[in-house]
Amino acid sequence: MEPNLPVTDASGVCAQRLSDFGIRPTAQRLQIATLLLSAPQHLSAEQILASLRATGARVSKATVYNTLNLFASRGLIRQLCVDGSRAWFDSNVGPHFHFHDLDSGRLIDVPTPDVQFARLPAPPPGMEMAGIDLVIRLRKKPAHL
Amino acid sequence: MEPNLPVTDASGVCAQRLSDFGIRPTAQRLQIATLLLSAPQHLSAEQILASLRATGARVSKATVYNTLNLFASRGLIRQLCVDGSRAWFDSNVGPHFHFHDLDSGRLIDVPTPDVQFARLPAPPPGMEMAGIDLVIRLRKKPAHL
DNA sequence: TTCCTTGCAAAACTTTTGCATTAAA
DNA sequence: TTTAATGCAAAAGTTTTGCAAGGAA
Repeated sequence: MEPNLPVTDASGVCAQRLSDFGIRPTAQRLQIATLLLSAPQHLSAEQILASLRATGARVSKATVYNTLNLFASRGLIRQLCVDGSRAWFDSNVGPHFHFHDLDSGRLIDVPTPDVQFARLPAPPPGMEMAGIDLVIRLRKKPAHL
Repeated sequence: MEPNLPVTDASGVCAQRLSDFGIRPTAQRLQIATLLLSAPQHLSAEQILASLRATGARVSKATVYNTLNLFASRGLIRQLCVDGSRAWFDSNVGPHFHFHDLDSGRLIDVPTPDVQFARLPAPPPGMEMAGIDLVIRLRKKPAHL
């Protein structure tokens, strides 16, 4: 037995996850998946590229974008649109919502049970709901008088 | 009295609206405001530029962007982020939500009373809610069996 | 071999900015 | 006349694409 393995064998788990989603587990894809899927988080393409290169990995910008698009199209990750400036990639694909801190730009997950809808509009005829994106914008509370 | 005025004097109303918001009503700003505020609608910067030029107006791309940003910062219009590709400018600044047709890209307003929250998460300590953006994605309902 | 993936550079797109010119008060 | 707004072109930032080279099956 290998004594010094991390508690969760990230690359093994990720390789399996990629295969499950019909994605061939190449070196770059594994690196990106391992980074992104290690915890529930929101990362931009540039952040991922920078992180990987900081560890000495050899990855190109094009591959990062292609891979993220591939992952998102297969449902392995979710692409978010919170501010117009760039896309965020969310490793949490389960249903949930977001706080968006307008000061720092930070995203915080809001678990599904924390939001309950007492009423939702019926979709127009011939259409159906494909999903609900809820973003609650936050600002610093002003110091009180 | 002028017999052939339109029912609503768009440019007069818009000039007043701009002044009310502390915006100097120049020719280009009036044209953009008249176009955008003529009805509740969602337009992109390029659409506005194209519309204005189609009517023979002399406007530059930079001015369109500068003007839209100015309007949005003063609360005259609202900037939306629904898909990552571009910003949409909403002439409806009152509280409301949106349907987003994934097939056509079209946006449809959802009036506030059509959505009721039975529960919302408390903002993190020291923060307060600055707004709620709700986007309901729509797809064509599959033809039934 | 054959197909898929990668890297690089260039291109495409949206948006912003610098600066000379023009218009507004 | 003084200040602010405009137009143009260039720049900036993000994302996509074309294509040659590399790797897996």
